[in-house]
Amino acid sequence: MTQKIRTRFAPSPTGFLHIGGARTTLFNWLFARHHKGTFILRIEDTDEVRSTQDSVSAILESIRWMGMDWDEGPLDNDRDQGPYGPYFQMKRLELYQKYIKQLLQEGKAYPCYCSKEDLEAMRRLAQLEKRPPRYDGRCRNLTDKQKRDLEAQGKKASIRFRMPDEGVTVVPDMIRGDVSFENKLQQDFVIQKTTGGPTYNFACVVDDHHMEMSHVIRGDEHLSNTPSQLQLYRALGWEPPKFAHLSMILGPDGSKLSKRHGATSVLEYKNQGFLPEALRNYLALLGWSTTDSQQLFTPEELIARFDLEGCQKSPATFDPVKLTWMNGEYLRKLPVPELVRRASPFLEAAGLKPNGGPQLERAVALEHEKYKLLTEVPGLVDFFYKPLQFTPKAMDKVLRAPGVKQVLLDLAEALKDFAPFTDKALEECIRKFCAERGLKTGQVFHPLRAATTGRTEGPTLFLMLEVMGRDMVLSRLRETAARLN
RNA sequence: GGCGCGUUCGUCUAGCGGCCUAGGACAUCGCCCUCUCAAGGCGGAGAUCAUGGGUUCAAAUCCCAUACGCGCCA
Repeated sequence: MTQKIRTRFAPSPTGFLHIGGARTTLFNWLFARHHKGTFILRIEDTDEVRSTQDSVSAILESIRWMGMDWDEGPLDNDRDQGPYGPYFQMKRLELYQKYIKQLLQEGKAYPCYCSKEDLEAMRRLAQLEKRPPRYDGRCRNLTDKQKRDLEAQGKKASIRFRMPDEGVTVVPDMIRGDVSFENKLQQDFVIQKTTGGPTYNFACVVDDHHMEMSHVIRGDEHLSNTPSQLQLYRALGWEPPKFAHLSMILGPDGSKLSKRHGATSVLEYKNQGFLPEALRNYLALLGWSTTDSQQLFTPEELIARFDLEGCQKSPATFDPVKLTWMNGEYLRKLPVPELVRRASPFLEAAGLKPNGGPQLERAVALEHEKYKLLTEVPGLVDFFYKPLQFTPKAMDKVLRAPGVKQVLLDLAEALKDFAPFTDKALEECIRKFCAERGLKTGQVFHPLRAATTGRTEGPTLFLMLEVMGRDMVLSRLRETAARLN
């Protein structure tokens, strides 16, 4: 393949970037990067009613957050330039009109004056007669006079493409192989709406050709549209790109993943504390795999190993549990300062500031192997920064046990002047403390943890004490003992 | 309704005619480690390869039907 690789993601800005769109973007991006090609972003905003600027912004933000970049396409709503003209379809209307005109002149397309009501009636009749409900081609052969009369009546025309009556259209798909469609079962589809705007299928073809796409990688739901598009390429005398239709992403109930399955927007995952690299890694494995079933990939590995070969034909169910596991893997690999940086929006949201307490990095590091989500970070370190609060288990099961109060007071006494106040030394000291009193370590360790953190679960005890520092340890031991009356 | 696509452990998947008494990962269970919770290590359970027919000495792998699921068009 000596051809220059050019792929694209072409979202309609009618909402946020969802998981399915993110996966499509990722595959296009990976494919382009793998083959040292060009990745393009194009905004298909021909649905004037539902398209919004906010959606455009959200989509761009989502793609950027996931760590993907585009070589051509809009930088935001206003900065939209590139070697192929604007990347918003509504700014390319003239181009579409040019080819509509051409197809009209060549008789490959024709105006259709049928109203919504006409089409609705047609559909119902067909259904009654158990025929496939499709356009019957009644405007195919109108004479010029008929057209003039209809227009004189104020009828607005849409433009339809004349599909061949016979033969088959074969879609050569890089994932599924050749897929054939009978032309006579396809209908004369609309390429220009009565409003004058292009339809999806038409604008898509014109742009993919003009932007010199080499590969169109998109969701399976577009496979059925492809024969129509292929006929358009043919009618316009253009060489079509190569197609690859990705299997869909399903919700747990087996239907196409959608809002009712819970979080579907990429930005929601960001807010839930997922790392973009983890989401990317997980999404890559939804419909793609290597022969060795490798699970974790560095960004470089992903680009190096990704190709259409490993793409799956069957749909995949989105599994948040596995995504969460993977996120934990990535979190654990992050150097602590970086972890703190990534967690800082969540720490701030929880109102945690290191005033007085230990350094944030030291505190966060204690629980490094425990985080699965960035949102869990504040909850696991906040005992350092908030007034003591006891869980019922810590209070009732551990602290209220007989003799605990005295143990705490004795500990405070033993640690009052103990130095150095460090992990190893503290462990040695407290083990000796146990031995001297004939106490089992558990009888001391557990109350000590509960009294200083308010919890029965937490970081490794002695390092935690070191990080907490003598002052806070002593004051908490005394405070807790005092509460045990 | 028509057309299209799909079907391997609960989930993501490996597999492209003999290496499969079907491999890996998540989840799950047990054990070890251990100051708790995790992480980690080890091990277990879990798939009549949707069903039924062929083809072949040999099929998860090739062919044909059927079923189910999903998508597109309306």
